[in-house]
Amino acid sequence: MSDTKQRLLDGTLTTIREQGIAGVSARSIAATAGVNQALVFYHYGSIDGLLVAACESATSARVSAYSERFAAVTSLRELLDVGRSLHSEEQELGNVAVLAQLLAGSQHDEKLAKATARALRLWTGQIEEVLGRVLADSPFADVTDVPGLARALSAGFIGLELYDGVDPNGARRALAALEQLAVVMEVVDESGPVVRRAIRSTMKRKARRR
Amino acid sequence: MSDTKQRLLDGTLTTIREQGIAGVSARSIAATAGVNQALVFYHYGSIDGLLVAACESATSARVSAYSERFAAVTSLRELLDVGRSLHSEEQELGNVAVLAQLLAGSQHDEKLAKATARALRLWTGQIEEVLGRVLADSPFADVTDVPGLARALSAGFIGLELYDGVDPNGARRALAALEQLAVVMEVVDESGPVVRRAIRSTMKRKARRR
DNA sequence: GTCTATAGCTGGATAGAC
DNA sequence: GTCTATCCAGCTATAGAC
Repeated sequence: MSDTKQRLLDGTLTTIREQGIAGVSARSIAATAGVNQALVFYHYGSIDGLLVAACESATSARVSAYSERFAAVTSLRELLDVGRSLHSEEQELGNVAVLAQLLAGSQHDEKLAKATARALRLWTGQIEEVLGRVLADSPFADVTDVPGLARALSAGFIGLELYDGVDPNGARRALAALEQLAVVMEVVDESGPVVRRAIRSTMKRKARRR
Repeated sequence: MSDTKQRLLDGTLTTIREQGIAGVSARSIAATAGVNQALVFYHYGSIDGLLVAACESATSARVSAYSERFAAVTSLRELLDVGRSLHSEEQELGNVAVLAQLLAGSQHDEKLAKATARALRLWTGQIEEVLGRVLADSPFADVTDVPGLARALSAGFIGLELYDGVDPNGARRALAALEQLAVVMEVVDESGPVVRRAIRSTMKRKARRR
C-alpha cells in the first residue's frame, strides 16, 4: 500500500470524524490528507470508492484488535467488562462516530451500503461467537437468538453514539440504564435452580399463549 | 402558517427521507416542494433554519399522535404492544429514517443538534412517563433508571433504523431478539414472591461487590 | 504517480423586478 | 410573497504536462 493511498484512507476517516458524511468531498479529504485532490480519483476512482475502501480498512484493523480479548471471555460478567472498555475505547478514537456517519450515508448509496454491511458483519461476527459461548448453558439459551442479539447490540451502540452527539448526559444515562439491565440478566444467568425453573416454566406458558 | 412555508416543511422531510442529509440543499428541497428556491431563504433564512423548523414540526405532530395510546398502557405487555406498532408505523412513514438523518447531521451542526435534542426529548418524555408508571411496582423499580432507559430505547430504535438500511434481515432479527429479552423482563416482572426475593437479594449482593 | 489547469455543474445566498 | 437573474464558492472528474 503506497503512502499516498494510506494517507487518503486516514484522511477520509479524519474528515468523516470531524465534518460528518455531509462534509465529505474529494477536496476536503485531500486537504486533510495533505495530498492533491486529483489523486482521489487516480487511486480510488471516485469518492464512493474511497469511502468503501476506508470503511473496510478502518473496521478490519479494529475488529482484529479485539479478537484475543473476546476469545478470553468466559462469562457474562467478563463480556460486560470487555464490552464496556470496547465501547469507551472505540468512542474515544471516534470509530463509532465514523461508522454511524457511514451508515447514515449508506441509506442512499448502494455501494457504500454493501461496504458498511460487511464492516458491521465483522463486528457482529465477533460478538456472536462470544455471546453464543457465554450464553450456552444459561436460562437465556432457549429464548435468545444470539445472532439477532449481536446485531441489536451493534445497532444500539451506533444509535447511542449519535444520541451522544446531541445529548451527552442523556447518553451516559442511557448506557448506565442498559448496564443495569445487563446486571439483571447476569442475575438470572447465575440464578439457582428454583428461579431458573420458575422462569423457564413461565416462558413456556407465554410461548403457548402467543 | 402560509401554504409555501408548509410546502417547504413537507418538502424538507421528503427530501431527507429520499436523499438523506447529504442530499439536502435549497434547490433539492424547493424542487420537491414545488416552490422557488429563493423562498427557502425568504421564509427560513438558511437551510439550517429550515432543517430546524422541519425537525420541530415533524416530531411534535407524531408524538402527540401517540399520547392517548401511551396513556392507556397499564402493563409491560401492553407497552410492548404499543411500542411494536409505534415502531412499525413510524418506520413505514419514514419518520425514524428522517430522525436518524437529522441526528447524523446534528453531529457537526450545533443549531440542528439543539433542535434534534428537543425533538428526541419529546419522545423520551412520553416513553419515560409510561415506563415509570408500568415499572412502578415491578422488581425493576429499584434497579432501573427510567429516564435512562427511555433514552436508550429511543437511541436503539434509531440505530436499528440505520442498520435496517444496510441489512434488513439482520435488523428484523435484531428486533426479534430484543423482543425475546423483553419477554424475559416481562417474566421477571410478573414473577411470584420466590423469584422476586431471590433476584432482589442477588442484586443487592452485586451492588455491594461493585 | 503526482501535479496544474480547467470544464462543467451544483451549491448558498442576495438584489431587484413584479 | 414570489419570481428571475446572478455572484461566487465549491464540487466531481478529466486532460495533459512533468
